[in-house]
Amino acid sequence: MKNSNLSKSLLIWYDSNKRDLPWRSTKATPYNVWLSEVMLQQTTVVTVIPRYTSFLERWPDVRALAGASIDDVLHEWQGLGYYARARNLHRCARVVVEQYGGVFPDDEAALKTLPGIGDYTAAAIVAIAFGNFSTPVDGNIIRVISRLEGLEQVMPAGKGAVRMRMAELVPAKRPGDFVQGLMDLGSMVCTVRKPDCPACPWGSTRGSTRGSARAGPCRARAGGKPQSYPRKAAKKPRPTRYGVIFWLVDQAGRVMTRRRDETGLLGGMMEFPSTPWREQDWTHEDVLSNVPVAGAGLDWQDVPGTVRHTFTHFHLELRILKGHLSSMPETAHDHAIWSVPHDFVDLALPTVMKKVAKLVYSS
DNA sequence: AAGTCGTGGCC
DNA sequence: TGGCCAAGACT
Repeated sequence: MKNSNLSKSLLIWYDSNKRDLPWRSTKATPYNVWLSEVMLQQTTVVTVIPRYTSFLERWPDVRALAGASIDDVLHEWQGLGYYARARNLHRCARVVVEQYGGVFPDDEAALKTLPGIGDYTAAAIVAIAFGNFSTPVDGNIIRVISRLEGLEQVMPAGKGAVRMRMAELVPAKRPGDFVQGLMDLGSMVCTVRKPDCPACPWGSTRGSTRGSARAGPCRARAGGKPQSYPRKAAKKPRPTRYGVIFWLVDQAGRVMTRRRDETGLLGGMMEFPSTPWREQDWTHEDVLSNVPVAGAGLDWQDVPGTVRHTFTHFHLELRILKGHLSSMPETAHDHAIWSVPHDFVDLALPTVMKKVAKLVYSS
């Protein structure tokens, strides 16, 4: 099948199966497309939709976002994960306002210099928001194109081959719709586990003579095992790390929290003080040398149960020790922020820390 | 260039 | 239930 026919079939399929996503059609401004694409990085559409809507309501344009505090942005982002996205989003908004007069550049290379905008997102903005030719390659497109061509390259390392094929397929006319159609196809039809090949616009075509079926253009389908594409490398096993949380309550009933370092895991988010998280489990003695307040004379009590949480590259098991301060704490330990539980909603708490609070209050 | 970086849903 | 995966970026 000719490239132009592949593109046309896909666009026809897109038009008749289009989902009404809140960042599509008339709402596909550069700001909206950028925001949605960053939120959609490694995150499902179902998860993003409500978060996108409330985010946009709070900060309707790039100037509003640039004027926000990083604390408010992280708070709005809580639970979405990959918190560097929120920090970069905020930085990017400020750069666009300060260096581009509040107008997103339509140039792919310029977009890629902005914080949090990489190969995929820059290309997606060019095609979807500006309607210009580009060749974005995301997980869906890797899967669809790998299957279409039966690519044997290990992905995502071999995504260059996908991008080259995309350059032949993306039409000059509706590049944004084509690209979104490809991603819709990947998430609705050409899925990871059970591809619905009969529903594919690139399915086998009817032969004109006697209605016999001819082979379609998809190599993976012709091979009988479309699920075996894309080829992927074996993954490393995830180790388990251990930590002990100090649930410290002062005489006013406030609980000690603190802000994590700006970079790294859960960067900038709030936490309940903890020992480091390490692969070796903690002895009671080791734990006590990490108590977050000076003058240890505290009576620590075990909170029954364990918090289990899995990050991208390790499992985490947290035990919790509860202690009550008999006198008011000395000044500014670790820049502690003391909050009554009622006010936890004001903190940018990552999900693992919400699990900690939940276990404490259920015991 | 391989590791780091969240979370929830799926089977 | 534990591994896999999702509109990836950054170091």
